[in-house]
Amino acid sequence: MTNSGEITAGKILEAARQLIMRRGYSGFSYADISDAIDIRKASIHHHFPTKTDLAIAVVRQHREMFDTDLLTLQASGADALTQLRAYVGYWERCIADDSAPFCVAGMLGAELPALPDEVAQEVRAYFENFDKWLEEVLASGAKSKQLKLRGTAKSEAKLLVSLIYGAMLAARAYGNAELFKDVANDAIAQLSRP
Amino acid sequence: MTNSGEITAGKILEAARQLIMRRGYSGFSYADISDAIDIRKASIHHHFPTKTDLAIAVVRQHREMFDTDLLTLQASGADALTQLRAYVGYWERCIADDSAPFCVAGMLGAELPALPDEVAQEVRAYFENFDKWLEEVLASGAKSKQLKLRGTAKSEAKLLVSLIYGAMLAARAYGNAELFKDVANDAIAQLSRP
DNA sequence: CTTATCCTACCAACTAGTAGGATGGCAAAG
DNA sequence: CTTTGCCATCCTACTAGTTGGTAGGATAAG
Repeated sequence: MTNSGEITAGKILEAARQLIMRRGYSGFSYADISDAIDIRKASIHHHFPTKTDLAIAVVRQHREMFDTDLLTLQASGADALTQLRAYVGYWERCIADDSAPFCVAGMLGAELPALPDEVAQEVRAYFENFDKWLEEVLASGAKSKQLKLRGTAKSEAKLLVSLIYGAMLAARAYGNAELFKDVANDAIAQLSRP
Repeated sequence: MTNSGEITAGKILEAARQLIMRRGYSGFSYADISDAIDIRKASIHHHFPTKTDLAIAVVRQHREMFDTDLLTLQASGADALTQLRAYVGYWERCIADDSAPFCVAGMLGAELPALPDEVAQEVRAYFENFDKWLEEVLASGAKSKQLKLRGTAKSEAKLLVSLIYGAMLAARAYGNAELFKDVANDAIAQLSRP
């Protein structure tokens, strides 16, 4: 082995993640990754035989990162508001410094009808996972009276998912990173009791 | 002329709009349009020399439709709530019957960093136009005390844009057309006085 | 005659993916 | 310790198909 495959696979995943966030699934090619990191196209196919495999790996990695960060915080017993702020704060920073201007699952979600079935399935799984966490956090916050919900935890979760992903889209469309921060914080402020 | 160019150009625009809504700018090709309507690829280039030209025309047409429908309703003196409901109701129906499952500008907005500059500019113009209308409607509703805003008309407009486009994305990601209806109506209900 | 429309027949560049060979680490056999 | 063979990694070179776009001709309406 001239180099650890783990490292190379990681670099490929990171490059693919950046490309999907910015250009979408049909907007990037193996040649783009080849240009971004120092590797030949055929070597990418060695690690991820097809584009479908690569996209699935990117989404799965993103979900695992979410799980280790936020499901862990949840398990540690942090209160609902802290958890919500941790999640939103993450995206605020990523969008502000342009290190991750869009959730990879959100981008693929928009492209859903154009994706290979297996990728689409993985994207839906990401949203289910996110939705489940959000619902639990909202329900626990409502139970402890830290949060006031207008509807059920289920409906409020759907509303927040829409708002968060919509704010990402709007921030991009208006070329204004502040927009995400303003909208998301507004939504959280409204959930927390006065 | 074997056929009226106006009609052909219209059919091309409609096919392109459908394709962009479902697959995005980089997800469709001239061949897709050629398959959708009965025309050769080269003939599409006669009406829209480049893909950039075609995308610009699609967005511009969509904005013009918006203007004739909603700026006209506004000019006719309809109250704020009626205008908001007309806008949201339009998308509710389009998403429910799958005739327009996503706003073409929203899809392109997500892809913005991957678009040719001229197309990106047109997309931004669409959002500016939409934003301006929404802000005016909200301000007029607040003035007449028909609507209660939590912040300024400006900030509330940004929040609503996020919510609406996010709800489109979420409806697609969850494969649930009802979601858009629920989220959007919730938002409007909250704006209208009790 | 001019012009708009639409066509067949191209093109160079790019797409995802394959074939097969070079390198080199590592482990078992001697 | 050394040799042998294996296998992961990465490469060059290639493929068949698709991409956006062009050249130039046929048809027909004004």
